[in-house]
Amino acid sequence: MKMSHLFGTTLRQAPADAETASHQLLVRAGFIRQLSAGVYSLMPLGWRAVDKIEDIMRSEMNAIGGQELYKPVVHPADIWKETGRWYKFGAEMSRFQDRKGRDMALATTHEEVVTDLARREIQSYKQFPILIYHIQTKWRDDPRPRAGLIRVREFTMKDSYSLDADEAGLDRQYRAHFQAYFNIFHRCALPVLAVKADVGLMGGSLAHEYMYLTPAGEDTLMLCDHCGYRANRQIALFKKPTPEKEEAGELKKVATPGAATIEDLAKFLKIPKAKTAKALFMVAKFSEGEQETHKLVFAVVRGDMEVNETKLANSIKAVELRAAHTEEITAIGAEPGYASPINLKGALVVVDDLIPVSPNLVAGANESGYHFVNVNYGRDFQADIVADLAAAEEGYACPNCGTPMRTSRGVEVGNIFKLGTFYSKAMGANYLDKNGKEQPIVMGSYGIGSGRLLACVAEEHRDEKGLCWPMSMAPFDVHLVALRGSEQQAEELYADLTAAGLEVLFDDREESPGVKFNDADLIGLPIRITIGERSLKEGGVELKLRREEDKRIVKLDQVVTDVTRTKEQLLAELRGKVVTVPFEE
RNA sequence: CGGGGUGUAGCGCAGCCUGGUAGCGCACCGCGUUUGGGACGCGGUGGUCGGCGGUUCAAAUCCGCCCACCCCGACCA
Repeated sequence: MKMSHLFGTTLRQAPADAETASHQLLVRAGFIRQLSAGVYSLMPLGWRAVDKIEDIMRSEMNAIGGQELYKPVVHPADIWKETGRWYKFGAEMSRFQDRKGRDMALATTHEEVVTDLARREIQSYKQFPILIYHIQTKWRDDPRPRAGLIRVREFTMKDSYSLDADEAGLDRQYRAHFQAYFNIFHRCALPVLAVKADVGLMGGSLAHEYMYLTPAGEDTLMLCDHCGYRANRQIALFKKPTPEKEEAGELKKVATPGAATIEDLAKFLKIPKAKTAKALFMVAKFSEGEQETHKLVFAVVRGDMEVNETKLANSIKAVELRAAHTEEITAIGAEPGYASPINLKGALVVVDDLIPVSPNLVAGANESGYHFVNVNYGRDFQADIVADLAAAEEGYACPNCGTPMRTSRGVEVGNIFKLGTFYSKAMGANYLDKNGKEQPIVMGSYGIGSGRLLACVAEEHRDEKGLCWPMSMAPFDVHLVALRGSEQQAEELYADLTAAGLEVLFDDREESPGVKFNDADLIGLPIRITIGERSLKEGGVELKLRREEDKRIVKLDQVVTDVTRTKEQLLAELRGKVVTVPFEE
């Protein structure tokens, strides 16, 4: 490709609204352009890089038995109604009607379509295992897209789906993906960590997320350096402290004027926050087929801890949670700031499992300015559900070994998910087993976003001058910089390199050397060849790797062989990064 | 959805307070000089000042409504 005609120019300054490094560089280098919030065009450079990523995905998917196909992006509502997700998804799913008035949706994901295909195509256990995948567009109307390609509304995803006769078959395919995903990321030179993740409400039994650790990420991970425990904070466990045993004291109402927060309350009564109970009112949405119900939820954790909303939602199987309005709280006779589980009517009471073993807590009295002291679970109040609700925090004890955990920010670049039989049961996707008996297909789903992966690699591989692509996914292999006085030789070299099967970005523009070198650094192709009067005088061209400062002179008739060899070396180096990662439940 | 911010040429910005011919840098076009790390001179092209309405002799500037985008939070199978 001649740079004089490359569509998409480099910018000296990044747009003011780009904050993340990968976002700024991808825009400046001409890889992406924004159309709307969370909606981007991939320019030729960006598209070529994504194309390389997708080829890596294909090769790893094919290696574990994957069959590529293509599924639609517009779905009839019917299949989504069958699984109930038509009702469970909120505004994130964009819906419309076709000309006949039929409900349609833009694909947020493809489980329903796969299950529909499976029920049509699968009859016998003899057909298993099946692994199908596609690389397709998803639309999720995210309320807050951000950070360039890291969190967008329209994106391309490689999603694969496994179909098996039983749990053992699913487990084999799940483990195959577990390693194949590491292979993909390793080949893209992206360091990732697999962490256990929320399985949500779809009846899954196990899920892992592949996290790229970066401050630009928006997920928080809990990590134990001692035993290796790692989990998304949404579901992270921790070893809870054991409260000292005490005789239950007498339940008493005390005046606590102005102590509407745990902070003030602890100060006012001169007690540690751990001796108080914290109350949180949420409104939960439940979805049962077309039926949608809302319930006020009263969640209680110890005063020194925070409620983890994912844990809370999972404990009551709610599809959505939001903070309750003051009127909703007072409507059931509770008093915000002084709320109490005692004598509470009309709310679903959920308490953290630390509460029943914590004696003599201070809790609200449902009366402004008053609290109860010596509140004891069982004697003074009951819960509808007791569950782990407390959010893990930096420094909390690891659930396995008790070592204080640390937190880190990360971006989820992929996930794998044991779906089980939720979809097959809901949609009647069955097969006949050896005994001629009908059984639901056991499914798994596995996804990697290609644009997000591109952004993460950009985030990881860059310096103050620009991007620094790994050989495996660089949009071109070679950046050929032609300086004045070498036009003829440069054209010939460009033709030779291209004929040898190398992908060359040829800077044939009439620009000063400084501009060309800076653009080459910004775009970040792994191999740079400079040809000019000086290099010709020295006997050929100058070859330099983007990541190194060193340059060397290569004779003109050796360039094609040398570049080919260098490319092979760089690719081999990346293959060397592919290592087997032990599977952990 | 709540809080904060920004919309003026492709990109970065000034002008707005105090209403009176729309400006600067980069980029782009032409000519000339220059040429191994973001050159220089001269001459140019390009703007419904986010939109609609109002006030006014006169609105980028004042007022109202709306829209878009960014950041923080809520949210994220």
